[in-house]
Amino acid sequence: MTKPTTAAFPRPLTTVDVVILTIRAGALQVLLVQRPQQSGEPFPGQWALPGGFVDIERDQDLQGCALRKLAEKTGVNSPYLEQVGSWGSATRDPRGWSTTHVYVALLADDTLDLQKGGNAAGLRRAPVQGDGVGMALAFDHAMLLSAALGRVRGKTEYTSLPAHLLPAAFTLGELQHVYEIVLGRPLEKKAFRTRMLAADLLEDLGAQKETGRRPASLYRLREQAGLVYFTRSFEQR
Amino acid sequence: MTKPTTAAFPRPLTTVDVVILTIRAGALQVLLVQRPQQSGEPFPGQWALPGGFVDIERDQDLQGCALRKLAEKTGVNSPYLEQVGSWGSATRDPRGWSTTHVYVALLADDTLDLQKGGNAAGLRRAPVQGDGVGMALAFDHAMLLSAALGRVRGKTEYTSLPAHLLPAAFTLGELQHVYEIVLGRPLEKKAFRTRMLAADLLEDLGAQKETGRRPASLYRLREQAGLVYFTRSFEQR
DNA sequence: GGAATAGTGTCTCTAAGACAATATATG
DNA sequence: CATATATTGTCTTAGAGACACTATTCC
Repeated sequence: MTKPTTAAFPRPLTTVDVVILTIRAGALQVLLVQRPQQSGEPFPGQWALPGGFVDIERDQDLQGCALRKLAEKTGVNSPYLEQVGSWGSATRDPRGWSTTHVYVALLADDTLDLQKGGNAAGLRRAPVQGDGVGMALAFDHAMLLSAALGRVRGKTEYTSLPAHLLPAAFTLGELQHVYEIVLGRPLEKKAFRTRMLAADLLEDLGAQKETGRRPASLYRLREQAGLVYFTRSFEQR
Repeated sequence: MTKPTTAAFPRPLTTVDVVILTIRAGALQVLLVQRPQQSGEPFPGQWALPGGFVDIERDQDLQGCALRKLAEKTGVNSPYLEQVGSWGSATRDPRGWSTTHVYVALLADDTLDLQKGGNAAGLRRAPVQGDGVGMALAFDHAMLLSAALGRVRGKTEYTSLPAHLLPAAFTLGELQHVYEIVLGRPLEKKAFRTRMLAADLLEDLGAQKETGRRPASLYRLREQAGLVYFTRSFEQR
């Protein structure tokens, strides 16, 4: 048996898909794109995660490819971006054996500019319901979305991840609200505030948010703050 | 601008690499393979993670490809196997733009059969030292290994993951020892035992391990036991 | 003052850390 | 008995849960 060479192996299709999450109207929302209508295309007209083929002329690496696709759709250049994983099989794309590399991006909804990338037509946000968006998606994108949501919810139990869904300045109440939206359950106010303030994660802006009721202190994430890991999860109830 | 088609995009190379970990001689060890000596091959004769091209004729999916490569090298068919992530760039393989899907497998060292897959020559275990194996590896495999070790150590802080490095029957002392090897620091005996016994993870075999001193109770993992997640991390010191 | 939201006080509870004490084996 | 390892007891501590209470704004 001779050693396999590069040429001996037919190459799978290689794509990147991005799960772009924001908070809007009190719900977690995913950005979706409509598949082209041409009859040659798979899943014509169906909604799908933004993504597509890796372009080896333009993309230096997979993360760069994900950033490019994100910027094309949203105009955002430096979001929180994390790889969820990769999926590949003979059957997930009718065009042949294909792999996809799935990233999840968390953005403040107000930084999102759907016009920036050209055609805002064929772009929409859909509210997350349970494990998905309550509608069929092209390819195996419902499963990819479910995996991304699982990752985000899992990390929300013990990291500062959801902070990236908020604009630069926010109150502790808003931060707790985002956690509750992601987790789908209420959290204890006192424990939440104690945890966040003890975490060396937030910077007090010294300003107040005027809301018509008692104003709340505004915070922002510390400069270097990547993800902060807490040593305990929130209690499972 | 016309819509890109399948054919318009040159396809990256697609590979799978597997970080196969066992405990041996009181240390965490990684299985390595030697690259072929032919001058046409990249990194001839260097040590690397086991892996290679996805074979779209034989592999139904990426996980199946990882399982195949694992079985070829070790004879093991049902290990603990988890995807670590994927890496892809223009430069990581001199043969061109390539992606790899990295899996980590945890095995009991005594289930590993290096003869099973044919040539045991060019196969070795190397003890983990810090973030790697203290020697150069082919491609970007040192970085891939480091990422896999990070994943395993991270999960060891709050899951039952290291149990999969032990044979079917083991004592609590052995389990704690494995945790300590993976984490590289001692753990409190009482807290460790309380946590493990409260986790509904272990089944008391009712048998004792005879060691020359006081015998210890033997346990095994419960049937359905996948990973158990603890709600607190071990303390960082 | 009433309503609403921000923020604090305080008691309980759980599980980890520390470490001493006891138990069971061998020689 | 001495030694070694297994297993338990118990006190302390950190941080979460529960929830009542105070503070500040607008009307």
